[in-house]
Amino acid sequence: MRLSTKGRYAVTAMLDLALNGTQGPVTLADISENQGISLSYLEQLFAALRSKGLVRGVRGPGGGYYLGRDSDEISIADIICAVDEWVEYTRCKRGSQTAHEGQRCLTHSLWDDLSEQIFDFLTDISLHDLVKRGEIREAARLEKKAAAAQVVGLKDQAA
Amino acid sequence: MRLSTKGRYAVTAMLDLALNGTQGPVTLADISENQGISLSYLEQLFAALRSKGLVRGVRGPGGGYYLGRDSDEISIADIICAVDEWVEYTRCKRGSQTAHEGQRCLTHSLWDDLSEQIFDFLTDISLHDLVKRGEIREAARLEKKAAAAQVVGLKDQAA
DNA sequence: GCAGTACCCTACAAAAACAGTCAAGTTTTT
DNA sequence: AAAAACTTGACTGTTTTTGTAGGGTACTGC
Repeated sequence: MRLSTKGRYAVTAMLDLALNGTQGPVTLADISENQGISLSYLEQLFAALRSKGLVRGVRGPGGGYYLGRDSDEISIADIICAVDEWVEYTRCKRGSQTAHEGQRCLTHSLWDDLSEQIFDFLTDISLHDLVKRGEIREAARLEKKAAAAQVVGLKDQAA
Repeated sequence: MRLSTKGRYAVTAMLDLALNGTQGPVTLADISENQGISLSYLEQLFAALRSKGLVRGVRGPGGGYYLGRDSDEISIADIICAVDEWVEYTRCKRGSQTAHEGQRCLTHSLWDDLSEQIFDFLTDISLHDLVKRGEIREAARLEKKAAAAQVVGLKDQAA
């Protein structure tokens, strides 16, 4: 498992798509402006996402990108794996059993366990989950704001 | 949160220290051989770990490194943060409320949520936990092996 | 004093991240 | 039907990060 800015860019871009793609395709130019990512870099990321079937491109005017499948069928791990290449971690060979090799193999397998746990964690979270969670939090925020406004005797003017 | 090979190197090196540091300090040369990391790079990593108090160096012949505190007081997140610089993620300003800025801010906060969850996850796992888990798994493996040997009527000769 | 070790520094090679430019394909408009 | 407008898709170049190499000095046990 690997977690870089590249993966972050890909996830936030996909979030953008999930949020704005309900009414027609979203252009990379829009995402570029929204997210502050260069257009050319987005193109590279979406090439990888497209090859994994996570997005679907539509050419011509009015074109852009759709999600490749429903947002609850796309996990965060899917997205990160698509752009981050996931070099299958170098396994130690069975044969070489020197003290050093054994030690290395042990620490490697301990790390692999950890890595797999993070991966499972991200596999269980879908794009839809993230969006939903954001909506819930936003609703809570607004409610809290309204409540606070009521407490101080205002109507809807709170910062 | 950020998860790179640098962080992995640091964690495996610290695991090495936790496993072998019970009887005297461990030299970087040993870790270099064990883990297959260059001495030069290890020095850089350990400089960062030392500045955060995660390891303690002992000079002179017979010297090396100890863990800075008990292995159950050192979390994986501690180690990764020490070497990976953790650039505090660029927050969006409150003032600018254009449509684009708003959109960016929303996706950023969604990512931040996720990132924080991973961070919490790694904060809850200590070096000691990882080592212990490895021991348990190793014990289970040996037991299984012994059981399998018994089934096929052997004593302790199974591969 | 000598040898082994941490500790500090600069330079450097390779790879990955990131950005600029252009060609190719689609659809709308004339 | 042809041109124009738009957007993907691929290629090339620049900057940043990784990781290595090799020097040196300070400290410490023998």
